[in-house]
Amino acid sequence: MRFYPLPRSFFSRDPRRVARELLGKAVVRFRKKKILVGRIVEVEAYLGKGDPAAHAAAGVTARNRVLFGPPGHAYVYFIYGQHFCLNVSCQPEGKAGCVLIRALEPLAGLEEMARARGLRAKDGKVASKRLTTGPGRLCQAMGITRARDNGKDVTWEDSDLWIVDLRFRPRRIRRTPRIGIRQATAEKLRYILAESEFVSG
DNA sequence: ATATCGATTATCT
DNA sequence: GATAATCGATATG
Repeated sequence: MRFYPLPRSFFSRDPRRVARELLGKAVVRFRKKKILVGRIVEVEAYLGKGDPAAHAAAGVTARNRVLFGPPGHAYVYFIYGQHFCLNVSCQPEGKAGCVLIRALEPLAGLEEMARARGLRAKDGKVASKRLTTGPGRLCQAMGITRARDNGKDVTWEDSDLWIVDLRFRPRRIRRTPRIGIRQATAEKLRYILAESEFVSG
C-alpha cells in the first residue's frame, strides 16, 4: 500500500477542525535514504488575530509570515534558545492559523530517531517513549529545523516532509487547555488521543 | 512521584 | 532588555 500527502484542502480550514482531524494521521519524513514515521497523538490549534497566544496575533512579521501564506506549509520556529517546533499552516491564504504538532507515536525509523536524539540504545532496544513525546523532541528525532524546513509545502509529493492518512481510527479524543502559554489558557485548544501512551505532559 | 531551575538565542518592546 | 507554543538534570517527598 502506498501513501500520499494529505491535500491542501485538508488544511484550508479552521485550525480547530484541522487539529482534531490530524489526530491519528502521521508525519512522514524522508531523510538520509530512510523513512521516519510517527502517528500524531497530540496537537494544539493556534488561531489568527484574536488569539493572544498565537504568533500571528500581532500581524505579519519576518518570523511568522508562513502563517499568512497558503495552507499546508510547515511553520518551524526556534524557541528557548535550543528547540524547534513544527506547525502546519491552516486557513486560506491571507488568513492566519496553524496546528502545532506536539507528540508522535514512533512507527518507523526508531533507530534513526534514537540516534538523532542522542539516545543510543545500550542493549539494542530503543526507549520509544522519549523519542517523539514533545514538540522539541519530535523535531530533533526527525531532523526538523527552521533552516531546513520552514515554509516547506507538506502537501507536495516531492517534499521530504508529509502528513499522511494511515486510516487509523482514533478511539477517544480529549480536549485540554494548551501547554506552556500564559495567554488564553482557558480555551481547550489542545487535542490528544486519550488512549495513547505517547502524549506529552 | 512532582518541583524547580538553567541552557541559550531569535524576536519584539 | 525581557520573554518564550521546551527539555533534561537535579533535588526532594
